[in-house]
Amino acid sequence: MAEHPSEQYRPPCDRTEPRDRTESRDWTDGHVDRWQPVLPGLDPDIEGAVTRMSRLTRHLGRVREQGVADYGLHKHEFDTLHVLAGRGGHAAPSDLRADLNLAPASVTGRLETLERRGFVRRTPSTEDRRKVDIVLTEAGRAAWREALDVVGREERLLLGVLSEEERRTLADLLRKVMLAQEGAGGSGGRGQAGRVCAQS
Amino acid sequence: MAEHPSEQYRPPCDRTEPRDRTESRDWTDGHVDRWQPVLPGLDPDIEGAVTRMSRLTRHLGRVREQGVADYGLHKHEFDTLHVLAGRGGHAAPSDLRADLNLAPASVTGRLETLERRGFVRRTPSTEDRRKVDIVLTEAGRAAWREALDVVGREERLLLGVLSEEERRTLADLLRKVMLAQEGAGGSGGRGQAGRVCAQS
DNA sequence: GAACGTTATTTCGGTACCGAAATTTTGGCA
DNA sequence: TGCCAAAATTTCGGTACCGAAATAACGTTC
Repeated sequence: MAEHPSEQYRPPCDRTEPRDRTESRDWTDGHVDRWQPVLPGLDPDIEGAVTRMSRLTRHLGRVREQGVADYGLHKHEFDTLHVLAGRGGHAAPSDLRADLNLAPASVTGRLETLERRGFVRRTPSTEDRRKVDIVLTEAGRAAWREALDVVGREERLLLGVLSEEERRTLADLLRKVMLAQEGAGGSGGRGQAGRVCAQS
Repeated sequence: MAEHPSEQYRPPCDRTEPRDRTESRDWTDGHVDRWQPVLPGLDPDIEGAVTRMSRLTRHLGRVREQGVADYGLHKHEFDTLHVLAGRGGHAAPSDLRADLNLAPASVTGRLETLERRGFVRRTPSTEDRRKVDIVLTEAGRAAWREALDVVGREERLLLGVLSEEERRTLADLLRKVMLAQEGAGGSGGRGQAGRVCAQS
């Protein structure tokens, strides 16, 4: 479960034991407590970890949306430019489809608006006439570069509360989980290929 | 940055050093490597942690969508029922708005279809005639209950590769991060209240 | 007790996305 | 050469969502 979407509800919280040393409790602790009576089988650490990752990801998404707005971009526009920049400034729509994990139709839509705004150019490929070359224009690269700092800043700010070693531990634990997920050709999700989702 | 959306692209990976003991490398390691030359300032652990959380959350969202489909539900329908169930089976639309972090208009839309399917009932509140009482019907509760197991299973499966202690460490580290985020009335994101986002 | 700011919900207009089908081009393979 | 499955992209129809404005009811203040 993991609360999925949610952000600010703060319900009655009738706890009893202190749970964890001197550390204080975050929203998720309360969340887990509330569900405990309804679903007794719940492991607080699993549920807690999943919930926090979800909320954190959500938070960062929001920050990106907001921070990037100051430069006249939307989150998805920025994401698209970002991927394009990461590929050296040019790619095929199918590359973007894969990197952004979108339906092909959505890529067309994104490119439509980006091209209108002059951030990318679309030229038919010479070598394979089915393909299209997407190139990042100077304006596009500039917009990306400007917005980039804002986006990275929050990540550093957020993870900065951990020590260097703690960050490393966190990254390592998560890698372990990911390796299992990537290895198991998708225990629950039909391979790991690109269907579904959005919402960034 | 953190790769945001993405899932399956596996690009040329010209690495050099082995990075991490005997552990093998996941998708994210490659991702970080690819970005290193473009953005030299990048901290691999920060970027790695953020990216992995994003991908993991995404994966679980997909699993939920897929698993829950076997019971004739969509992810957002399940999420809505889930929140409703967590509140004992009845709530006001504004409660759902808060828990699900949606725009008010979206709640109306969700309730529309859920009511059509007979999973919730909408009755005008007696005490405050502005309000509406949303109640989970028996059919709704049944659908939720059935889908619930599938959803929890993948979380246990995924996090199960960690030892009990590792899970605890993970949850604790994440709590530390969340506490900072929750405390700092939203360093980058205008309070922590409900604007924006979607995409699960 | 009438005017007014506030709260709860819905309606409206518009965007992004998805799945499926269509279109064009390619690369075998007989 | 001629046919055909596969690949790259776009078009089409439909859904979920959002922001802003509308509607309705509350509560408070003068």
